[in-house]
Amino acid sequence: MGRSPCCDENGLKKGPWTPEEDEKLVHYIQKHGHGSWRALPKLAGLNRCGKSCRLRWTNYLRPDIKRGKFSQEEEQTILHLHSILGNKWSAIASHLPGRTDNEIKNFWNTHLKKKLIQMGFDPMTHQPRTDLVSSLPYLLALANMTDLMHHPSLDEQALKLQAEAAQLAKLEYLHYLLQSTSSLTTDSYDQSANIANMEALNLLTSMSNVNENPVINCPQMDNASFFSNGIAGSQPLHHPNMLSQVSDPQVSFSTSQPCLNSEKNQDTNNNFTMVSEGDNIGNESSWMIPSPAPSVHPTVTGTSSNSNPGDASSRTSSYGGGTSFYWPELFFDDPIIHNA
DNA sequence: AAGAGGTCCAACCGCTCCGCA
DNA sequence: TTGCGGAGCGGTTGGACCTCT
Repeated sequence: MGRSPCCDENGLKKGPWTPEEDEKLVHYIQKHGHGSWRALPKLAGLNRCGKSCRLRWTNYLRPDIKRGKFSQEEEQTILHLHSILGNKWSAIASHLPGRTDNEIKNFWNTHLKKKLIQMGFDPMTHQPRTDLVSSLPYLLALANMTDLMHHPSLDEQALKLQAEAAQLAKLEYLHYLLQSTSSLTTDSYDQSANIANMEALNLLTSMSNVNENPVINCPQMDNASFFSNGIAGSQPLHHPNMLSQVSDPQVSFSTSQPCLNSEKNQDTNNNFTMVSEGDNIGNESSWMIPSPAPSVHPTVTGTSSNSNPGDASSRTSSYGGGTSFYWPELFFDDPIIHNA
């Protein structure tokens, strides 16, 4: 594009706005409306380009702008909308009254993006990260936390959290292994896929042996349902390649342990319902099931309800055909999806 | 107390989109 | 249909402020 920037003209001021400039701009717009942004600066007596005036107004001076920290609810909305819309900041902002696209973008870049990365999720796809080169150190650090579990000075709660973090790391690695084999065609399915599958199975075995995972150890989830079509909330673990190519008699899943935090039900229409009963659902430290939130999920159908939006302990969701996903922060009615 | 490094956010830049002639 | 200009969007920057050592 050969067009010269609008602010290149000599003499036009750039940089931070002074209170006097703000006052002039607000006064003019309140009296006349902004009309043509290009013409506005001259009419308002400002030595700025129209673009600069528009930005100042829309991002800072507009009377309906909500300032201050983002609420938990707003944060969830942003995460949710970003998983659907991506970096469409203006579209996201249109669903958050009083917030500007610039503000949301900044909040994303400084807080939410880092938060997702720290939790092992790709901030762009909202799925567990598979670029192990970059995430492996983090995963190993998490996994190594289990070494600390024998330290007598750490309290029980901390140990529990660490165990969950280690388990999360293992599950993420498992997801990576399964994804790596799923990309292979039938023709190219070879020894490397088998190796990955065996590694995945070893990982599964180790996880089931230590009875750490409330999902794997859930009594409602026997082998048949675990590997059946439409396992709600555990899609990364359901993998046709692995299951068809390898049947390891060593792999078994305990059914003797109580299902600590979740229940999985299936109705006659093959719809699944996940009832979360843990106190910590919605708290980032409780992500016991690292299943991916879909980057785009237009095929999601069914209903979702939240009897008490502020109370994470009563969230219920139901989707059809086993295409459901489990994304604890984001289990609420989605007008965007349904209206799309 | 001071300096280094990190964080936050307003503002800028370059590009695309869209309406109009 | 095409070219132009205005408006808007998303990425990036720079400086003020904060935190840590």
